[in-house]
Amino acid sequence: MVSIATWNINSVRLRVDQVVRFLEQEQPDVLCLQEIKTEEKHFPHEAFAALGYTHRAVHGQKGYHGVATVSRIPFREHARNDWQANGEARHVGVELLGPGQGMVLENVYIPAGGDIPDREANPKFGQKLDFLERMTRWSDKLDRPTLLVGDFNIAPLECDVYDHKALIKVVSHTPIEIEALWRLRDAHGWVDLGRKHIPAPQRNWTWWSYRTFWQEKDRGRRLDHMWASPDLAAQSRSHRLVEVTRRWDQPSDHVPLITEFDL
DNA sequence: ATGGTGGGTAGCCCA
Repeated sequence: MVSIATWNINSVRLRVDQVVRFLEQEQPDVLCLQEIKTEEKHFPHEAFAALGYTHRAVHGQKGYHGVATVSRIPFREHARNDWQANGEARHVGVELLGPGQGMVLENVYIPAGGDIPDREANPKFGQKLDFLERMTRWSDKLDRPTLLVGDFNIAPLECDVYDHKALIKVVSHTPIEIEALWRLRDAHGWVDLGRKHIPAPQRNWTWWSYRTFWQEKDRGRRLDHMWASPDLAAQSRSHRLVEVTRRWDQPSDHVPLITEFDL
C-alpha cells in the first residue's frame, strides 16, 4: 500500500511542529503541502529528514503561496507549472520511483480568486478562471496514471458547503467556478476520490474560516481535493480526513486528506 | 449587519 496525504498548512515554518505530529501519527508515504509561505532556503528540511522524508521538492516563494512535496519514497521532479504566467509558486509535479512506481503526483494550489465573483470588477477572479482553463488544456494531454491533489479553492457540490443557498454568490461556490472545475474534470476523466469514498451528501469538509470557527457553528467547506486518473482511482482503497488538526492550538484553517492505494 | 481572524512582510497584501 502507498499512502498519499495533502494539507494546506498556511505557513510551514510556523506549524512545523504540527506537521511533525501529523507525520508521526499518520505515517503517510508522501505529503503534499500548500501555502508553505516561504522560499526553499528557509524550508524546515531537517524536521522532515529526521522522520525519513528524505525526498523533497520545494517550490516556494517569499511570504505567499508556495507548495512542497515530501516523501519517504524516491521520486523525480518533472515540472513547476506557472498557470498564471505571473511567477507565483502554485504547482510542483513529481513521479514516484520504487513503491508506486510510475505514479505521477501533481501538487497544486489554485488561486482563491478574491472576494467579488466578477472578472471585470475583480481581476483575481479572472485569474482563477484562467488558471483552471490552462489546467484543463494541460490535463487534456496527460497520458500516465496521475494523482492531482491540493487546495482547489472550490467547493463544487451543494453538500460541499454548510449552506448552498447562502454561498452560491460567494467565491469558492459560484456556478461559473464550478463549471470551470467540471471542464477540468472532464478533460481527463478525473475521479473525485473524496466523493468515491465519502459519497454525497455525507459531510467531508476540509476548511473552516478563521473568522467564524470560534462561533462553533460548523460552517465548513470542501476546498481540498484528491483527484485520480480513472485507472489509478480503481486502485484507491481508503480515503479520510484528519479533522482533529483543526482543533489543535494555532491550527491551519485546512485539514489533511489521506488516500491509500493498492500499489 | 459589510464585521470577523490569521500569516508574512514591512509600514499592507493575501487568504
